[in-house]
Amino acid sequence: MPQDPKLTPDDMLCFDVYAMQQAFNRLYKPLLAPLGLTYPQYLVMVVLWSEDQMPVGRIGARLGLESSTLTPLIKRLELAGLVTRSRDLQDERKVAVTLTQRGRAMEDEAREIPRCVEASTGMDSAEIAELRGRLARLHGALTAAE
Amino acid sequence: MPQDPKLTPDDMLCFDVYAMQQAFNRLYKPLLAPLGLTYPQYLVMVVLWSEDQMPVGRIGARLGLESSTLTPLIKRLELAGLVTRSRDLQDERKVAVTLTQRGRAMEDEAREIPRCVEASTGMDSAEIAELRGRLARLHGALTAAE
DNA sequence: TTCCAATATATCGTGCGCGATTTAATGGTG
DNA sequence: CACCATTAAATCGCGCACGATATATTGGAA
Repeated sequence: MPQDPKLTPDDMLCFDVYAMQQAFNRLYKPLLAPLGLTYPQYLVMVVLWSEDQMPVGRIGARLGLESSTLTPLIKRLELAGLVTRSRDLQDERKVAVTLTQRGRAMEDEAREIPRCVEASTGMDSAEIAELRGRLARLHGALTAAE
Repeated sequence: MPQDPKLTPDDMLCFDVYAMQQAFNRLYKPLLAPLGLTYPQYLVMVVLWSEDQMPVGRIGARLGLESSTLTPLIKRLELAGLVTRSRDLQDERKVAVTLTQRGRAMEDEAREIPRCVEASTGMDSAEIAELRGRLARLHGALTAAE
């Protein structure tokens, strides 16, 4: 007797993650709209708020993104007046990304977002920590599997 | 005493999900490459393998995707010879997507993928079920929050 | 010093993914 | 029957995301 009682996306862990990503995007969209940011742009801003002045490659390492993704994204942030890009004087290959005054000021405007997102999860801190632990373990296993 | 010990992406549940989605994509890529499918294309095929002959809108409902995403994707599947598209005779607005012989045959070629993915998670069925339960609860809360 | 492999970004092409709009068919209602 | 709101796909524009490639700088090794 084989298995295969007709697999559907709803039976797949990867689809849970896929759908969850969609859900988070929908949740963040109205929260970020007043700032004029997309979710990936917000992630870059979070990185820069935690540590200003960072080369493109280091941002990419934190977010798991390639320069082919980040370069145009950061150029859009530059066009929006949130960051400036400048060649590193020590190593001219690197491009340092720096917050503008407006970029720094936006941290304040975004201060309520994490609380708002956490409230939408309907989970308390302990539950969230528990879930994050499991996700971290899974992420480790998946990346170890290449 | 305020908080804000400098938030980073690594402190955010949404980033765990974001990174996990990246990880699953990397995991699936080599598994799907022999079939010539992308991950979203694979999801559509899984839906059709579970129930052949389905209008575009119903596929979208299962996967949470708009026609603006599905129409071009399904056209690529058609170009690859895996599905055919035909107007519903009862309701000419609907486009029925049907597996070709080659599309049906691909189900066999893909049979080992779920097992392979499950093995890469490094979790047993109970752990996976536990995690999926938490994700389902979170997904419910997030979508309820609009 | 000259050459060269390694490194850091940038560029290009393809494929998602969505919001807004368009087109066409449907099923009532007046 | 004529009108019209609703529904189903398709189209368009924009922004991510990645692999492959190009360009330029760097730091050695011959």
